[in-house]
Amino acid sequence: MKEFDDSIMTYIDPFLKRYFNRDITHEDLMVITDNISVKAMPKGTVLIKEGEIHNYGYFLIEGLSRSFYLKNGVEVNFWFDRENNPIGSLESYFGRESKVSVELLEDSILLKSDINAFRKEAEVSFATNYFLRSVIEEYAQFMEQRLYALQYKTSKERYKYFLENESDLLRRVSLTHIASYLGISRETLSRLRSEMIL
Amino acid sequence: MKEFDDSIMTYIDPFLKRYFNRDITHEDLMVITDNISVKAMPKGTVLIKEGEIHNYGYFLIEGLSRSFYLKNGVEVNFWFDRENNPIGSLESYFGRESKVSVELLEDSILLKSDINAFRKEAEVSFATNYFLRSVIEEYAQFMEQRLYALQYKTSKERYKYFLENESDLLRRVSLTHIASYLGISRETLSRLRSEMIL
DNA sequence: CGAGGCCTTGACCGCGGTCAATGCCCGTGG
DNA sequence: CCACGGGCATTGACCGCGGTCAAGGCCTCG
Repeated sequence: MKEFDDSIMTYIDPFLKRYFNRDITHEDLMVITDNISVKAMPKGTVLIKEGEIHNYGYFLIEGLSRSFYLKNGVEVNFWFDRENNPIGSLESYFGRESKVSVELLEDSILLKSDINAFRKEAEVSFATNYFLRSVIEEYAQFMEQRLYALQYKTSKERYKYFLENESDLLRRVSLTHIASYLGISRETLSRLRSEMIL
Repeated sequence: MKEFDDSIMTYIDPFLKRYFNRDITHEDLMVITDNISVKAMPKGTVLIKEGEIHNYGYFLIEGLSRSFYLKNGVEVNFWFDRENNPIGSLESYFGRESKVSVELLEDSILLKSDINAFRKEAEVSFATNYFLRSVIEEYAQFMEQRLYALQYKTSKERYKYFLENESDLLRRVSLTHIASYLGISRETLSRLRSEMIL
């Protein structure tokens, strides 16, 4: 666990710049700071449990997380999220039971936000409405990326795509997790890697 | 080609109910009607071409479409859209080159909307901002559904999921297209089907 | 030093892709 | 009205990719 300054304003600036491309009023800023808090959590913390309703969204200031679900008793990794990115499940956003679990893979610092409060506020506040639109637009693009990646059929294609786009994860995540993320077995990934070095 | 009444108001009602869950002002309605027109187009019409910028989104009143892209010279079906659903590419929404082509599989009636105009309007209009958020939220859920479906690894699992969730397409789309959509060869789909009847 | 986590390597085999032949349906033209 | 051709689906033969099971190596930590 790292030391951290728990005042919101220390961290919220990149977050504001990312999702509010306009000047926000003092009232809007109040809504934001009232419904977002800064948390430090250790590696291994489970933020969201599959099947439960969890009305919070997170924004990673520092750290790494993975989303996964159980398929026939085996954990399947859905995706990883790095610092400076939002985490959560789409179902949380809509107030429904989460399809995935989310776990921290490194000691992390995060913004925790009350989604219900923001959705309610978005019914009347232009800025909040705009904020939520920005978040979900970004998420949509993220998912589409992933959708295209999944259409790569051979394991080699998928691993190559991974190397070209997310190779930074190699240094931070076990090959077992990455294999699951790529939809292949640990053994196949291992063979691929030795084959590609030759 | 069917006969159709080309006045917007005849068709726009379900569309409004779906994306504006609040009373809209006369000005907002003007923005909508100014930037949406009704079109009838025959089967085979290509709405969007892969690689091109196309600043329009569509809403199917009646008909069926498919989105696809070329992979190693072969068409891969990304998804199908039915009547009473929006069509387009996410890149069109963001003003970028489309990754997919969209083609009508049946004679169709559609609302054609100018996305640029709506995005510009959304910078100042609450209702339009809210409208775009609704559309993209819906699309996000749609994509997540598809993402989960793609994680079904065996061809049998994928076809079963298809039967349970989209079997209506069986009557309207060729098995060749469906096989491509499921990520399997036409032959494998054929074998699956004969196997499942026994 | 031993135990457990993680990765690698080998042996085996079944799923599903490719290629090719055949059947069926339907629209078009002789 | 029938014959031919094209589009689509089915079926068989073949085989390679990648999954499973099992063994062995390496590193870290108690």
